[in-house]
Parts: sequence; C-alpha cells; structure tokens
Amino acid sequence: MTARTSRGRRPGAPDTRAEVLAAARTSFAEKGFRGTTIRAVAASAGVDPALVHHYFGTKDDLFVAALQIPVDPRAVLAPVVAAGPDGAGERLLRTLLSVWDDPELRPGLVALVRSLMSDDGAGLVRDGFIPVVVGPVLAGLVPDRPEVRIPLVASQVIGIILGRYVVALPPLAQMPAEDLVARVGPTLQRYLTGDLP
Amino acid sequence: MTARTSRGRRPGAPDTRAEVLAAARTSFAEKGFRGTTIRAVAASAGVDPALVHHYFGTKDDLFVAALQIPVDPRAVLAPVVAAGPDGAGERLLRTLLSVWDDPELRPGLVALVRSLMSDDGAGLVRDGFIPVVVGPVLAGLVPDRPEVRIPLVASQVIGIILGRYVVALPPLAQMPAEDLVARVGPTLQRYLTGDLP
DNA sequence: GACGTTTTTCATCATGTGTTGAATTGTGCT
DNA sequence: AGCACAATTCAACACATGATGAAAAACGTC
Repeated sequence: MTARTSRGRRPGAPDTRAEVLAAARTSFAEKGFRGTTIRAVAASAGVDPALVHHYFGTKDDLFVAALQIPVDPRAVLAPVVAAGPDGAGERLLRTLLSVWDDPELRPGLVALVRSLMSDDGAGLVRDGFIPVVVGPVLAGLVPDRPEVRIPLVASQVIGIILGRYVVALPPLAQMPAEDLVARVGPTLQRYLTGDLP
Repeated sequence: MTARTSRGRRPGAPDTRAEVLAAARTSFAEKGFRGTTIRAVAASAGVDPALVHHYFGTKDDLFVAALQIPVDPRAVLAPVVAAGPDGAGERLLRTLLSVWDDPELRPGLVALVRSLMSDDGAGLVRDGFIPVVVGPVLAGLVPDRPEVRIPLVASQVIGIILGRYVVALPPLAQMPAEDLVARVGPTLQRYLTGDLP
C-alpha cells in the first residue's frame, strides 16, 4: 500500500515472500489464472514485479505455489466411507464443508476451482479428478449403478461449492454448515443409496 | 483453414460474417472471454483480424454479439410457475434441459456461464441474475422461506448445468433428459415445497 | 463499361505482459 | 572491519494483443 522508493534490502525482517504468496493466492482465487498478472500481484504486495520472479520462478510456478492444497481428498473421504452407508450423505457434506470453511485452505481451493473452469481444466475434472480420485472412494458406498449415482452426487456437491464459495450466493454463503447439512444431506443420501429410476 | 493471400473482396458470396461469429461463439464457449483472442477467432475463420473489427466493433461488442441469448428466462419459466407447485420440480428441470439441449442456444449459454465464472461476473450472478430475474419468478412456487429454498434450488441447478454442459461429465452429459428429470426432479421438488429443517 | 459500395487485407501503433540481468542496500559471519 | 550472501529495485527486451486507417479487389447498378 505505502509507496516504497529506496532500492535494496529493506530494514527489519519482513516476510515479504509470504506477503507475495498471499497476494497471489487471493488474486488467483478472485480473477483466475489469466486474470491474474504478476504486476498486479507485485503491486498488491507492495513489491517490484521482479521480486515475484526472484522468489517463485515463472507464472506457472507461482500458480502451483499458490495452490498448495494440503488436502488429500482420498484421506479426507476415507472416514466417511469407512462408517458405512447409513447417514453417509450428511457425513459427506459435513466433511466437505469443514474443509472448505477452513480459512487457510479456502483461497487455494477457490483458485483451483476457478482455474479448472476457465482454462481447459474441465477436461482434468472430467477425465482425472472425478473418475480417478473421488469416484473409486465413493464407489465403496453405493449399492449399485455407481456410474449413475456418483455424477448425481457430484452435481449437487459442485452446485453447493460454487454457490457457497465461488459465487458466494448470499443465503448459501452465510448459512451455518449444520443447516446446510440438514437440508442437503438427504439429497446426497438419496443419490448415494436411495431408490433411483 | 486454407491459406488466403489475395487482397480485397473474395469471389462468390461467402457469408464470412457468419463464419466469424460462429468461430467467436465456440472460442468464447471453450476458453472464456480472456482466453479468446481476436486473432485466434480470425485465424479460425480464415480471415484477417481487421475484418473482425470491421464487422463487430470492439472485443466486448463481439462478445455480446456472440452471446445473443434469445431466451428470456422469465418467459421460459412462466408456464412452469403457472402450472402450480405440484410436479414443479420435474417441470422446472425439463424446461431447463430443453433450453440447454437446443444446439442453437448451447454455445452462447456455455460461453455466458464460463465468462460469469472467470471474470467477476460472479457478482452479477449473485446480485443480479438470481435475486432479480429468477428469484421473483420462482417465488410464486414456494410456500415459505424463499430465501432458503431458492438458493438450494439454484445450487442443484447450477451443479447440473456445470456437470452436464460445461464440464461435460460423461454419464451426466449423455444421460437422456427424461432420466435426469426423473432422478433429480424429486430433489428440486423437495427444495421447493418439501419439509426443510 | 463506369462508378460507388461492400468486403477484405496490409501495415502499423500503443499498450500490457512475462521475463531477465545488472545494480543497490541491508544482514550475518568471522 | 570486512566480506559473502540475500533481498530488493531499475531498466529494458521480446512478444502478444486490441485497435485503426488506408489500400486493393470483387460486386451491384445505371
């Protein structure tokens, strides 16, 4: 924010690197990959663009550094699956919301989702994430026809995440997690184990 | 595709304008607004970039020309609402899918959604589209607490649209519309008129 | 066939971007 | 005090992009 003029190292021991990373995170989360410029990140961190390159190399490198998703979806979902099909819908949603509501993780996750939308990461979600990562895990929960049930679950989950975190639809974004769980849990439960035509 | 060298007007009566527009549509749909360059559109239409500017003015103008959503959501939704709450979930979804499955309308709609995602059209969806356009219409269907019910409906609808049309999740994209209606309709019905905690 | 009009390309500009290398200033070690 | 090293900025390059104005080729009309 404040104008810096002098050249060379700053006095004190400011963790400039962390500030740059934070600025990059929020910018990627808000404007996506192409919408984020290194110059804007640098400006928002009160720093010269060259410093961004000095710490993190290219823009791609900065992006992966900004994501840093310290969450293995399989590890997170494992307990949900292990507890069996009863009440799995609510447990699944509760787990998911607890991860996304963590303020440490949220910007990275939002940035990831945004970039998956705009650049052709759609293919990645379609061919990689759903069938390879989350599909097999949830497959342990459903009694039959996983190829029908899993996408239905995915559609409702995607909708919640987009509405609550990316678009921040007011009532959805402010709704207490437990209310959401109570309201949407049954939907997921039906998709997972209910009677489907 | 073929290399054109000669200057001036082409022989015959090719509708180059339409070709440019089509190229713009698919590019906007696939790569979003920022991901689309005028030069790429021109190349894909086998045309000089200046021609794109000649027909449609600035890039923004080209974008709105490419959208051309000849669909007024309120007009489309009106009959759904008029028929009353019984079976509204299925009717709503059926209507929606019939619009999106129309190959004329699809690229424009996908492009619109993509751009709403990446640029900060999120605000537009949040503050404009949902509360102003679709909210009041659907409000005629719900018995109480619209501020809870409408966003839930929105979340499931958004998820379906993203899964089926934007990401093109395989089983969701290929599923016959009526199967989807039968499977997801009850969810919407519950969000609209069911017992919610 | 002459002529105005439309369609098309060429050449060019200004701007914003990612990236690089050198220069400057502070910090910590000996 | 001296010196290697890290942190930081400056200046600049190469490139892609959106945009503009003028010129060339085909068409339609009289």
